[in-house]
Amino acid sequence: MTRPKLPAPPSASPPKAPAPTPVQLMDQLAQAAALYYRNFAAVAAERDLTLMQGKMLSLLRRPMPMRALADLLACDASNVTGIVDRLGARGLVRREADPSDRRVKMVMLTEEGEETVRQIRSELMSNLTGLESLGEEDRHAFQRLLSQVLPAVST
Amino acid sequence: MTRPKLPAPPSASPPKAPAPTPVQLMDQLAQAAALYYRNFAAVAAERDLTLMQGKMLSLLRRPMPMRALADLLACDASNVTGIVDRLGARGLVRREADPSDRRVKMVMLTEEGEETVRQIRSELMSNLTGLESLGEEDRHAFQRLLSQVLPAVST
DNA sequence: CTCAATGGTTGAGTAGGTCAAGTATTCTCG
DNA sequence: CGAGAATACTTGACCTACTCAACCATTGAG
Repeated sequence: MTRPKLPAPPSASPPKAPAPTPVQLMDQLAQAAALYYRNFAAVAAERDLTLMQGKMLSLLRRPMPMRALADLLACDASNVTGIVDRLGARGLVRREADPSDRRVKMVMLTEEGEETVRQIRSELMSNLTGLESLGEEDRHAFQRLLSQVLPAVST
Repeated sequence: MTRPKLPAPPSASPPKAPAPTPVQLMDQLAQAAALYYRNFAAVAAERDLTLMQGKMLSLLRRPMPMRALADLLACDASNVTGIVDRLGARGLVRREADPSDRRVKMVMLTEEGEETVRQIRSELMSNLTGLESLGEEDRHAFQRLLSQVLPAVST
């Protein structure tokens, strides 16, 4: 932790270790993303759900056409058919015809599905203790940095 | 952007929008992770590689036993066999016996594999323009926040 | 030297993924 | 209106990824 004798950086009030390069940050981002999904998959697995099944449940905050799910999951529509089938067979979601366009099938959570999503989200949150420990300043900064580096898509 | 009449937050020099809640941050994190992998998968797909194949190539900075790959990818060893088989069939990696322990097979990139990894990494980087745009301060902050929220595993 | 532990592969079974083809419905426009 | 394009979804074929149990080869411990 001793102060290195580097040429003073342009900004920075308290001199710190050299700033990570963008490439290093990319690698850290890769690790963070991997870690996030590993955690998510583990939480889903406790309920005998795969990663994709968990993801889909989490997306279903409101009823949604199959097509919309395919777009959100960035996969083929035929893929969604299978996943919804399996979730449906377990009573976590159901399909309902859209009266205004009979081509469309709306997918929605059942009661049990809602409950499962609640459980998953709360367990996810409880595994991300690092998030709780951030102060207001840090939460602001994190939000800003994330949306600057990985501009979120509208949900 | 007008100043809201909230009770002044404890810290903060310039008053801003209300800080995101930990739960909101979790959702944003989910989106960021999804976006990162969507990008990664797209870059890999351009070279006819799956996400996992791309990941594995990227991990092979140095020769590594199958076992180590399984640990890094957090999957079953038998899984690695298949992936390495397919990458091997395309000439991107090869297996070599470890002389010091003949049970072990070291997996390593071929020349073509090295080149592919270089290409993937550089294209990934060029898609993450947001990273390049961060100043020293922000890079520091991002690194700190990421490792606080998602403590990285040693590579 | 025997036996347990370790590294890797194989085979069976499921899920996720794409693509092409097919059905049903809606939209467009002459 | 009515024919044809476009859209939503499903199905079937085919591959990758993933897990589990069983298996072989080698190593390590007693």
